Amino acid sequence: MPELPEVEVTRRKIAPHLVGRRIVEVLTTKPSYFFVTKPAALAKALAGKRVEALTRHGKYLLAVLDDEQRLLLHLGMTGQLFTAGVTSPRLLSSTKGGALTPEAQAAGFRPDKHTHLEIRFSDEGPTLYFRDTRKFGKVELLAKAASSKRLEKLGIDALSATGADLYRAAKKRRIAIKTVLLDQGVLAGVGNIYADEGLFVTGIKPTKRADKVTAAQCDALVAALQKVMLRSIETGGSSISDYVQPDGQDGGYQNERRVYARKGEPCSVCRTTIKRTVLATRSTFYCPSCQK
DNA sequence: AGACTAACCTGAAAGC
DNA sequence: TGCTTTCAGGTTAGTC
Repeated sequence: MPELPEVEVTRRKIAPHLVGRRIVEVLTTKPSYFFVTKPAALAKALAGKRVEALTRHGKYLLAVLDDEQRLLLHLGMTGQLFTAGVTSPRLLSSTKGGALTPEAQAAGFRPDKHTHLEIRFSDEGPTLYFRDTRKFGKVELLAKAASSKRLEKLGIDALSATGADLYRAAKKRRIAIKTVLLDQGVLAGVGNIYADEGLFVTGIKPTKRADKVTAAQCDALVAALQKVMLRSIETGGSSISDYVQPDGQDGGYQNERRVYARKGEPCSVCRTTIKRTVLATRSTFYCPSCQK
């Protein structure tokens, strides 16, 4: 679910609770697809390490440890990072499905069956939790100086990219421009919502062949993607289905999106009905009149 | 190499 | 009410 803006909001809110603290204990659920590094190895390697920094590249978070190992985190579709004591009706009700008693509200979040990673620290501060309902997320420990196949495949971070970066990739592809935007090897961090939003702002149809998109259009597209994503970060990201910020609050960008998940609604510019189609097996929303 | 599909999971919402 | 189908902010292994 989370794209670059949601991951960046998560990074900014989690970093103060993580950086500078020493890990004492790591609890996990049983081995699964979610754990690239096996839970037992993870727990053993992390114990006693201090976290030096929390960085982001595309949709990946990287916790840098004091022994130069790095913990790679990906939120997948439903991943959430937050700290103990967080209280929010949405987060709490999602863990039990019922009405909130005052006692539950006061107690805050408790790890549930979807909480796969719990990191405890040597100080009195809160425990860090990684919860992920669908387990499409990833946890991988990268040894000192080891390269990571996942990171190496990424293109330039979408917020640092230029139109030329996109044009270089687009001009040799005979597929839909939206599919190129979703390719993490081109602009890392762009996902389904922001691809649709950026294309709408630029007036380009998602199905337009990538090699037919001009250099000037690529410039405009990258600028639009960056403007939209920076605004989303400012407002706390998009809370459309599962996403909540690490402090339990909903983001605000879902209220500003122009086309994503607005099938049947009038276009904000020309009032034409927004259409939904499927592209690269993903839902795609666009205005048939504004986007050519 | 580039282009597509199926698969990894769980749960909410829509459809009948 | 209840059973079935559809859908979901992602990535990757496998096939042509």
